[in-house]
Amino acid sequence: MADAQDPPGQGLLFLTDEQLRKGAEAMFFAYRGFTADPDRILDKYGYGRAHHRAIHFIRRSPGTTVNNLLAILGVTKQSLNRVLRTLIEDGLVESRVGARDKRERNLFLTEAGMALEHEISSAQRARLRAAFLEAGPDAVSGFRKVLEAMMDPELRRHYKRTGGK
Amino acid sequence: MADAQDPPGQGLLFLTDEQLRKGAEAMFFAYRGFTADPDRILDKYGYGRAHHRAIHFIRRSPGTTVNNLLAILGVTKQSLNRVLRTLIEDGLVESRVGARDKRERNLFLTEAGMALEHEISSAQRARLRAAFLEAGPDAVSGFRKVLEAMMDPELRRHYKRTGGK
DNA sequence: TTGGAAAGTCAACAAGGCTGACATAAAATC
DNA sequence: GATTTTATGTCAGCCTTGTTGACTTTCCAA
Repeated sequence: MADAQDPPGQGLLFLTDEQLRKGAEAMFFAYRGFTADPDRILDKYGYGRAHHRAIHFIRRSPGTTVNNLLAILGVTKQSLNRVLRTLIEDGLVESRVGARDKRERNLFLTEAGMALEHEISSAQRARLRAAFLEAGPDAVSGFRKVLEAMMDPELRRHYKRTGGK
Repeated sequence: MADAQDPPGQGLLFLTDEQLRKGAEAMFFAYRGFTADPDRILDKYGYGRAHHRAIHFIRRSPGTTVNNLLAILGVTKQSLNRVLRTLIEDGLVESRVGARDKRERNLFLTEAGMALEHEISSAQRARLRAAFLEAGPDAVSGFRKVLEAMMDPELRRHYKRTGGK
């Protein structure tokens, strides 16, 4: 098959199947590390990754609508609603009827919501910061380039929408 | 708080909270892209990501034991067993009683298992290859450096165990 | 021979996906 | 003004994949 030994390293990109498999494994193991700290914190409060995702994107875009979140998260409204309902009941998220369009709900983090978001994202950022420092500036720029190239075009839009660069 | 505007870009690593958040989002969106193709294929056959993970690591280390897989995957033996059982019943995985230690089971992919593994990993490698080509060789090396630095030390061992570099 | 490790099984449960059906309010369109 | 579309919420039920706990069988090793 196409699997063979690695060719001698060069400037050009010789991408053997083994190198690509290794890249896939890197994504798998790194994602585990990436979510480990948030998962531990969320568990303390009886929440899961789904809550984290909602909280993250509400913080990123305060006043965002439910439909907006659905597009970004790629889940059904029933799934998202279950998560949002508990966050609202627990007083972490506030849902305000839209000013212009009263069918819409604008979502915001409350003080308590901001606090949890901060606790989680601090831990996640600490891990990322350590990894970035260990790998160095050039590596970080490459990291971002590859990840961006790996996204579905539609999600890439959502990624580039904020903060840029 | 520590969140402010981005400082002017330089060679040194000024890691603002916003830059780190952006990095986290990149991981989130990229992982979605990374799993999208395999998920579609698995769905055709009525399998999920859990099956993919098992198949991947059995292919990587033919003859691996259940305990070994448990350590790599980080799930309970009950969870893994459910997945392995269906793969064995469906004839994708073969479980042979250990030669030295007959309590152990050595796991192998059958012909059919190899075929499914190939179909899935081909799609995943194609996505990775395209991303690597788009980002360029230096970016790929940075990508790997950062991901490796992001892993839990224990998982990092499993990552570095094979293929090296 | 007995303790403990490896593996498997059963049962029960939870999170968080999904589909489908239906309700309501408001906006948009005809 | 009547009708249709859109945004949201909700109920019910199903699936996958994770969990814990209890228990059994096998079998290596002290």
